[in-house]
Amino acid sequence: MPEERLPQPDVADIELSKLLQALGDPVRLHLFRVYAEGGEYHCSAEGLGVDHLHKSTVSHHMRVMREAGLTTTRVVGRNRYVSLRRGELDERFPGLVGALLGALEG
Amino acid sequence: MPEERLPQPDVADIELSKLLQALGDPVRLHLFRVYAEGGEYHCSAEGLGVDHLHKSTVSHHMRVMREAGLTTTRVVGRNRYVSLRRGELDERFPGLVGALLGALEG
DNA sequence: CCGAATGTTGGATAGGTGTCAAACAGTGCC
DNA sequence: GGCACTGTTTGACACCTATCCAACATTCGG
Repeated sequence: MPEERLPQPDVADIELSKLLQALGDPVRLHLFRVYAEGGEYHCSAEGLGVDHLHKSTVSHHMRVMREAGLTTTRVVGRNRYVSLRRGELDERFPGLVGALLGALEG
Repeated sequence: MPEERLPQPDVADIELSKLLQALGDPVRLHLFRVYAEGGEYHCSAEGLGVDHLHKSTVSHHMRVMREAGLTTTRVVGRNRYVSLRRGELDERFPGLVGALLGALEG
């Protein structure tokens, strides 16, 4: 069976205002930084720094990020592996992700 | 009398999540692009592209942008001249404004 | 002084949002 | 089959927000 992914917008359909709105929340901005370190994270992974939030709240935030085009979600069994669409974002908005990460580190 | 400005956060106090939230609205993202062309604009200036909105709505958007740290507002008589805090933003978040503008032009 | 112009403020309203809780669905394990 | 685990969905709730309108404050020009 082919690898299954949750629905996500095509790169060309990503709207900048929706992307920025998705990042305009402290929790999602934090997740963005974590995802940017590379690799995949399932929703209950430790080190995400969202332990204080209800699992349904985390699920909500991940959906917002995915629908904004920031992340992609691979479904494996009962886990969903989330990762940043770094390559596609860099292609569509050159330098943006890098500048955002730099701003987060500052 | 010294030049008067509306209250605005100090550069060091600008929060990235608030800045992104301010830009996460189509109207304000449009204003951001216009302001980035340089110069000052008073609220009823033509060419702002917000003619379809009520003046109080425009006033609201400008306040959000100012309080997020994006813009500065100089008060002259009954006019308020708004401009992007480009230099300070570049100092605090290097490359971010440029990447955003590039993303808007793409 | 009076009227026109520029914005701001407050109310009203409809819709969006972040959060939790409970119920549900699918999956893996014994 | 039955239970635990992972995550989604729905509802509820409080809060925020984008918009318009009306009223107001301030300022400029006769």
